[in-house]
Formats: sequence, C-alpha cells, structure tokens
Amino acid sequence: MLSIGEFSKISHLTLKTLRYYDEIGLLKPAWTDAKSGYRYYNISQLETALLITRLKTYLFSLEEIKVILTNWQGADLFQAKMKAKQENLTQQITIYSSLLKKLELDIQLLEEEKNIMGYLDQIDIKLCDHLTLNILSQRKQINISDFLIQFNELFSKVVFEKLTPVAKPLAIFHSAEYVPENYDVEIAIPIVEATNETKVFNPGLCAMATLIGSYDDLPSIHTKLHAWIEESHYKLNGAPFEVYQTDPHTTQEENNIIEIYFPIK
Amino acid sequence: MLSIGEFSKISHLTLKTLRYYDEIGLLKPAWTDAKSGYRYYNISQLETALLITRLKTYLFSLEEIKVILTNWQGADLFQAKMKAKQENLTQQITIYSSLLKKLELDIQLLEEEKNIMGYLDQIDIKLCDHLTLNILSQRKQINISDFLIQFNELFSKVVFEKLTPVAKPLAIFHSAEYVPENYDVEIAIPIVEATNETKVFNPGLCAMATLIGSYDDLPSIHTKLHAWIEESHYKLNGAPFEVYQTDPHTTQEENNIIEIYFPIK
DNA sequence: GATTGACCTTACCCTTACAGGAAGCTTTAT
DNA sequence: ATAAAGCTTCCTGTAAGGGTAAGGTCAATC
Repeated sequence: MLSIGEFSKISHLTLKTLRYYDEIGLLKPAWTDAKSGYRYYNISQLETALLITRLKTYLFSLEEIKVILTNWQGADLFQAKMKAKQENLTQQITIYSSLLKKLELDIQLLEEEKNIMGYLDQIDIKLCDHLTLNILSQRKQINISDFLIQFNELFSKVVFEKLTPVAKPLAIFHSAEYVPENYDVEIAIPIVEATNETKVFNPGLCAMATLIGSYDDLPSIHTKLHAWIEESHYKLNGAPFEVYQTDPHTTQEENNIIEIYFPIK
Repeated sequence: MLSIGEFSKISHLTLKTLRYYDEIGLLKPAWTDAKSGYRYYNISQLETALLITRLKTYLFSLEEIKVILTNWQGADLFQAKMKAKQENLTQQITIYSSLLKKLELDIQLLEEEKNIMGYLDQIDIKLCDHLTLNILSQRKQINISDFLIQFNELFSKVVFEKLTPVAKPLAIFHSAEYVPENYDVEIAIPIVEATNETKVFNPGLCAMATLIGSYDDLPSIHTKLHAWIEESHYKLNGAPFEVYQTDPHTTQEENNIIEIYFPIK
C-alpha cells in the first residue's frame, strides 16, 4: 500500500490532483482509512494513473477519461473515442494554422506601419432605394447554426407550390440583442405570386454594404454602416436585412457575396 | 449613443460579455447613467469591440488585450505582443502535431488489438549491486526546470578545482511528494579525490531500468520499478537516483539515456 | 511514555471568461 | 396609464485544480 505522498511521487501527480481525482471519482484509492481519512493506493493503481496522464495529454477531459475507464472492457468505445479525438486534434491544428496565417498578415501590416483596423476603410457604403417586393416569409426564433436548414424549408415550399422567384433570397433580423442560440430572424423569398401567405416588403431608403467571404466580418460591416449612418445624420428605420447574392450550397465560403442593408431615413 | 442591446447586436458580443468587459475595465461604456445604471456606448467604441474580438481569436487573454488597449499609442509594444503570440501559436501547433502523431500510433496499436499500455512490458528491469563512489554533491530545493542549470554549477566547480570525474553524473531524489516547483534533489559527480566537501555514496543492491528519450516516460519507469519490487518481495531502501549516461547539452532528447536506480533490500 | 516533525485531513477561497436565472427597476410604445 | 421590452445587480456554476489555514495522525526518536 502506498500513501498518497508516495503515490504522488511515483505517478508525478500532485497531492491536490490525487485528492481531486478521488473527489470526482476518477481514481479512488484502493483503501481509505475510515478513522483517519488517510488514502492508500496499491501498486496496480499506478498503471491507471499512467493511463489517465496519457489521455490527458491527448486533451481528453477528466469526464471523458472517466467514461473510458469505467467502460474499459469495451475496447470499441475506447477506439471510437480515440478516433474522435484524433479528428478533433486535426481540426484544432487546421484552425490554429489559419489563425496563424491571419496573425502573420496583421504583423506584416504593422511592420508597414499601417493600421491593423485599416480594412474597415475598404468597406464601401452605398445609399440606395430598395425595390418594393412581394415576399414569402417565415419568422422564427432559431439557432444561428440552423440558418441554412431554415432556408431549405422555404425553398422546398417554393418548389412544391410552383411559385416563381423574382429576386435573391433575403433575411430580416429582428433580434434586439445578440444571442447566437436564439436569433429572431425572418427568412424570405421574393416571388411573383401574391397569396394570403405572402406580404409586401418595402424597406425604402437604405444604406448598403457588400460582404464578401466569411460571416466573421459581419460585425465589421455593421460597425461601418452604423458609423456611416451617424456621420451622414440619418437614422435607423426598421430591421436590417441581408440579401444572398450567391448560393452558399455551391459557393466556397471566401467567394460568398452578401449584401447588408440598413433601412434609414 | 447606443444602448447595451444595440451595441450587442452590432458588435456580436452578448450582453453578458459586455457587462463583464465593463466590470473588468476592458471596455467601459462611454457613459453610464448614474441614476438607472444603464450603460450607453458610442459608435466609435464599436471599433474597439472589433479589435477586442480579433485579438481574442488570436488567443490573447482579456488581461493581455487590456494591456494592449491601454498602451495603444505604443505601437512597438503591440507589435512585440503580436510576434510573441505568433511564436506562441507556432509552438502550440508543433505540440499538437506531435501529440497527434503519438495518438495515431496508439490508434494503430488498438487496431492491432494490442494493449496501449503494452509499452510497459518493454521496460527491462535489472538487479544490480551498485559501486561505492566518492561524490561531490549539492542538495537543494529547486524548480525542476532549473535542473540543468544546477548541474552546470557543479560541473564548473569540478573544472575550477581540477577534480577528476570518475563516472557519469547522477542525481538523488529525496522529495517525498511531487511538486514540480519544489524538488528536493541532490546532484552529484563521482570524483577520484576525497576532500572535506565530498562524501561516500553507497546505494548497495538496486533495481535498475533504463530510460531512453523523453523525461515524460519517467512515471512509467517508476511504476514498473515499484511493481517489480513488490512482485519480487524486495523493499525500498533509500532515495532513488538517476545516472545520466549521455550529455543532455549535446544529445537530442530522443537519444538521451538515463538509468533509474531504486536501492532495495 | 512522551515528544517531535513529517505527513495527512478537510474546508474555504481563487483562477478564466463568461452563462443562466431571479428579482426588481427603467424606458418606450401604445 | 399600462404593458412589454429592456435594463440593472446579485448569486451560482463551469474545468481542473492551486494556495493556504487549522488541525488530526503516523513513525521515529529521546
């Protein structure tokens, strides 16, 4: 039997860590003296400690490790978890690599003594009077990650009811605040036919900017539009909307074109 | 002036986040109504929000971002921090890549239906009677990361006092528990001369295993040694020690050879 | 047998970057 | 005026422990 100190020394896990693992039930000492509360481990538990340490280096959470240990007989589960983690790590590396690329671009900008927020000046804002359209629309609280799925529903309606699209699809954003899981959005398709399910969309005067590429730049566009509206002494007049000029199903992300409109007066 | 909800919507930062940033002083609203406590931001703060978001994607902590923002005039500091982060990210990617390699090796083992702890069986343990040596030693509480530095001090002593090394350097580990920042270790060099600074090192009977490569495998070796000692009905008899067969200054990590000894009886 | 010092215990607060929810106040629209 | 929407503070919780305090236990020595 090993005291917690001895076990710590051999396993290279600190006392704190061992007590914590006991607490969460990840690695309970083989025997705990009920009277003194002293923890005693046996030698064979060292191997479990090694396994835990190894899985930790693979970035498994303690919770995941616990599941693996309690199902240790089920080799299939372990293998599956390992493969999932492999996938996971591969993705992380990809993400980090693309981050690194962007960061290096910014560093280059800095070395040329340019402002790293300079890209904001590239955003071009136009004043326009938006057409009045007849739209088939659907307003819902959705999780932003289900955005495309929602559109697909509407597309299929157009097809089944043999309606005639007359302009690119658009989405109107009603949410007051930003909560990605609970977005109040109205997706719409301009069509020719006027039925009892359609309505008239007439935003009037708008400030517009075009977003090309990733959705991550959306806040930049919004910022720029708001700054422009303030400078030009206009006022917001209704919910912002976006017009999708390209089909996200067939277009690569970096070539996606979205027009952002802010109705103003 | 924008209410917190409007600011949230444009910047794509949640209300919670904005309040938190106010609390930690990262992004304080331009004006707070003392009576109602309502926060009001101005348009130009949107740009700061964008910058914060961008730096966050580069994995700066909020504390780091705060430093950058408060020293925004000092472009040099920003550039330096960016380069540090670049270095940082590059390292992370390297680490993740090597992790991924190891993980993939383990997956391969699993697919061949082998035990992933099987490498433990490869560790070979020998029983030996260690030579008695005359050593020049220095016992200290050190941070394990200063380990090599400590050795260098001792090496230079050997040179300046013209002593004659007679065997490879070694280290004796006295700590009872594992605390990486506070390691009770005695580093020693066997020498010919017996002075008042030297002492006799006579471990006697030992169980020994050889570690080749990274120090990360040390707990495995220790585990194996303890298991072996128990099986063979020996008992530990004194502090474990390590003999460094290769020079870590000139040897690549994966070729490093360290002998681990456990005195027993 | 008593004492000492090393070792062990629980308990509480702290960390990052927020999320969730409750209870209550303010602003805006009707 | 009233209701709804929007805002406030306050409290708790997260993952994986670290730091420290106050006090109990073990083994060796005197």
